[in-house]
Amino acid sequence: MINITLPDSTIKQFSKGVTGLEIAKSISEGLARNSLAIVVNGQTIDLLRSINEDASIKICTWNDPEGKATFWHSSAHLMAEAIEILYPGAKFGIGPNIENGFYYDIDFMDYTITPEDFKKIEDKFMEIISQKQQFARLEKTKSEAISYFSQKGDEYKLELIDGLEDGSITFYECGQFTDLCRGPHLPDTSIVKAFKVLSLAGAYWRGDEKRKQLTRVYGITFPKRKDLDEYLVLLEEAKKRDHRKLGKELELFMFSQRVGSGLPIWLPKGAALRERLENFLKKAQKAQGYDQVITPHIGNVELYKTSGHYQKYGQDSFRPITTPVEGEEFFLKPMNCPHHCEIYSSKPRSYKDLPVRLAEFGTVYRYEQSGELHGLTRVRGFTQDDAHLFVRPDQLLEEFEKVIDLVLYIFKTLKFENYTAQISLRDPNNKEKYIGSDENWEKAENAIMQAAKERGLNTVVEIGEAAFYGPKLDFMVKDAIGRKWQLGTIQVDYNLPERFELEYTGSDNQKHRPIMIHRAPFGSMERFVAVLIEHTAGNFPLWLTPEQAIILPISEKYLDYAEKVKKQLDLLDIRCTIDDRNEKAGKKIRDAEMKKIPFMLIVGEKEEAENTVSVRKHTEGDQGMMKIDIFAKVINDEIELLLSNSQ
RNA sequence: GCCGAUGUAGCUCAGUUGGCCAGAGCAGCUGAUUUGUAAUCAGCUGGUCGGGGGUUCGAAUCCCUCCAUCGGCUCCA
Repeated sequence: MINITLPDSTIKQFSKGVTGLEIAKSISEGLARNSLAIVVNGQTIDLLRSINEDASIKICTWNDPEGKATFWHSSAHLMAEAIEILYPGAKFGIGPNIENGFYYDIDFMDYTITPEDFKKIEDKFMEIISQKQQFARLEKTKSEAISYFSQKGDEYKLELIDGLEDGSITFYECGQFTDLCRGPHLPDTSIVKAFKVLSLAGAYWRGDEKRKQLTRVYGITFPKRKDLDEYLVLLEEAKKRDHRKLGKELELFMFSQRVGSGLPIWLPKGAALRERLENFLKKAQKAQGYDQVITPHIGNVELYKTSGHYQKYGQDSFRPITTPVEGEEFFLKPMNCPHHCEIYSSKPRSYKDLPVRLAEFGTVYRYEQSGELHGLTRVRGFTQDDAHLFVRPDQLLEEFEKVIDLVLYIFKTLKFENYTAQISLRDPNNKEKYIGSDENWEKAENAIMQAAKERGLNTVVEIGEAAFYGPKLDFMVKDAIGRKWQLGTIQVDYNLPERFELEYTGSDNQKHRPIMIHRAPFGSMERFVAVLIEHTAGNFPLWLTPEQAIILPISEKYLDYAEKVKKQLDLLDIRCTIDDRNEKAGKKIRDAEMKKIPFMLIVGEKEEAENTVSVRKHTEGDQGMMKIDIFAKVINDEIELLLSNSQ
């Protein structure tokens, strides 16, 4: 007999070799029906595999991440099975589950596949699941595995097998489809009830752009038809929050083919919103002892040779600008750090002067490949809310933690609750991608990890995601459809101070080297505003929104009174406009609702007589009549509350 | 940059297998109306159908090419 510990800590005894499914059945038939996989001592395995020793277990259903993962991973196999039947000879790369669904990378050989084929694949898939096929786990030796896929002629699987240890290779067989796979899988296909092919994309084999591009087929499955329908509705809803759509509708920003792709143009309302964000950050930075600076938009090529950026990115930059007479080369500024280093070294620094904190809303230009551009989140010209802190070693940790606090303050004020703090480290197997000594890298990486720990951040570590000059702490936030974007970033850098030979005089009267912290709490104004639009669906907090109120005169007779109201609100710092069109109130209200203006102030005969406005709140409706100064106070109080809650 | 898709008026979209001067709604303009909490009525303006090239008696529609956008991949100082 073996002891099985359930999640609620109760211990049940089973005979050796019991399966997850049997354990589930012993708890309840319903659980057995809904179970998808089992976690045994931390490892997710098939429900039909036998358990031979004492273990803590968790039966996983659709509501567990492990359950969904197994469900979707199995679905990827089934989709592959359908595709293999429909397109004999297609070769298969990898087919994992992802956050929402799964994909399979497939070499379709001579077939071309288009969205018109989706229905065909879906129908075949449904046919397969209706057959209640079993997933069988087969242990194979390496030579057996190689011989199977050599015979099949699938060089992708052979390459994968090549990287595996003999003795650890398993196949899963389901219907006519056998795949190299470590599992786990569902017991059989009957639990999958709904399937949809979502999209096609090219994807390089093993993520290497020098290798062949396979066709990636994205799909999603659900245990209920209704779940699929709901998911599709959710996707449609999310698309309504797309910042590119809302940016156009709300007249925040635009792009122009003639200006150039990836070069955002901020319209009056967007520019006003951005300016308020900048002022908000400036104020917070001032409180932390930052000094604002301004540097030019181009820099001599020597500057970037000194920093190392030229060697790393020179070929992938916009081409240099040359002076007509001297032939000097200048680059469009792709980052602000070298300029700030020059400011630091412009005069002797004492240990008493440190930290020196130089901040700049610096507009930079980077050549991004055409296919990489994306709305405001990935552009070729953008403004970083940049700053560089030059600190003594004994100040590094405290300063780094203060920057974390600043980022968290901003996130809290703007209600970005679902962020991931990512520690991006250097790939130790790929050191040639980075500059600087091992010792400095180690110091920098340790500083970041310690600071994150001391601030209690819940972090994930990503190897190989560091900048070429130093490791980073990145704050990642998702957009409307779940794509992750890096917003805030904090980086520790020992290398640029060396390359620029930055110094300060210590209390020992010796020269010392400062450490640099690069940081941008928003990341860039463009990307931040994009994510803000998607999070708020364009319903910005009152303190940020371009237009706080709109005055709607009932008819042209009350235009004069509307003007009077506006003047009074102007004096009370309320941003408002008048809808002076010759339209009915209903029409003006509808239009103001669509423009997502928080407050509509309806004025007519009654209001004029009593010197009031009738307040209507966006999406909430009539709030009744109010004296003008009272209305202004309500708004201003609410703004104060929004801004103070997070301090 | 790569794979795939898309591109018709300021916006959202129709436009059948290539065939008369390319359509609608909204927006805009003009006029009427002077309006009370999500669209008042009428008239009018507006497009070398993303650009260029080709096939054809004839192209928004078919082919080539470039550009831009969208979904991914790669990249992201």
